[in-house]
Amino acid sequence: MTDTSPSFDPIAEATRLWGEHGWAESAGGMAALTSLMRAHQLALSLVESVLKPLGITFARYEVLMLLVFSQRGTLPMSVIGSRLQVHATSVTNAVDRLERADLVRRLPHPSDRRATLVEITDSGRRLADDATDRLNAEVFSQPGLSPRDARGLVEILTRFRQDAGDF
Amino acid sequence: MTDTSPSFDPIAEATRLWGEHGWAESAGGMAALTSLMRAHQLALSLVESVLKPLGITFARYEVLMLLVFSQRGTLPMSVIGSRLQVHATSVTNAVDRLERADLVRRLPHPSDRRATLVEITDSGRRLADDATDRLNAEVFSQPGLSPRDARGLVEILTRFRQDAGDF
DNA sequence: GTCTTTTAGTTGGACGTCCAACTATTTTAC
DNA sequence: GTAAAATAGTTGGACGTCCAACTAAAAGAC
Repeated sequence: MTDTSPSFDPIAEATRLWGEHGWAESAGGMAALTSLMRAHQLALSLVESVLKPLGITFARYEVLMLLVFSQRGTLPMSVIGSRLQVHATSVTNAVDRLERADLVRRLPHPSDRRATLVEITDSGRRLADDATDRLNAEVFSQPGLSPRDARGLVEILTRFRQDAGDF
Repeated sequence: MTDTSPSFDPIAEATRLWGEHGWAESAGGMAALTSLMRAHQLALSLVESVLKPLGITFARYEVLMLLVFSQRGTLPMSVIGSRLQVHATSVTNAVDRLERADLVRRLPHPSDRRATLVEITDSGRRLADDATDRLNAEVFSQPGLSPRDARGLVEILTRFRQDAGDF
């Protein structure tokens, strides 16, 4: 078993180099965005390691949860895409795989013949519940952030997302 | 032109629902990690939109910058992987594409015949400089975060990354 | 000094994301 | 009312990431 992590913080190092090269003004933004990229990788692999035994990915888990929370248990593909802020093709992809695993079903939209409704199945609901229990227990209740940091992160990123037009 | 963004914050909504379902204890962690995922998408697409005209991606830009900052302009593939915290296959992939574009070159390692050195070319250096100028001007100097938020984000994520063993 | 284990890199395949292009509807404009 | 524009989904392709399996070489164990 080898330690593949560097012995120093690459982001702190990059910030230092940015300063040395006369880019001090953008060093903070560089560090912020780069931190985001790294942290995302870590967070994703944490979450995926919990979901993997259940045979789904985080992308598909998000689709399932959207359906679970949707009362009727159905949503048009387009709504799923706009809620998750991903392209229609990503929704097609996720729904294809969920449907193959019998976790959702495609239904024709009753009033708009262009649209497709996605309906969660009973086993889809069971799997979503199971996944949520595990995620809560193994990841979300101890995300590697103090409650204070978790709150601070959400606040900062909410402003960031709002500024970027995410909602 | 259509507005594809939801009119409410899906993360605030998810937090509310987590509370309603008796998962209040993990709601903060869920919101923090989910925010990270969303913000990452936004940050990445910002950066990639600047790099796209130059014909590279952020992953390849990171490899180039590592080489630019490495004095000799050469690094073993394995070092690139451990600095960027990506798998060897991702390095192979990035270096393949950079090499095809004549931005780097593969050289045999002088003392370890298993290893491969990656060397940046002159045009690789020029492109990296150009990319950095543009990123600094168009993204990093105005990342959609106040300087205070940028600083706070880096601090929080540094603790998060450290906790996860990122460095 | 062998024999075993670890390391470096590659290939092939799975998956998610995006974009471009396309079909089929629906909505808007006039 | 009909022509033009917008919308819903799909397919095919590019790209980055990971994993499993593999070859070659170096390092460790005895």
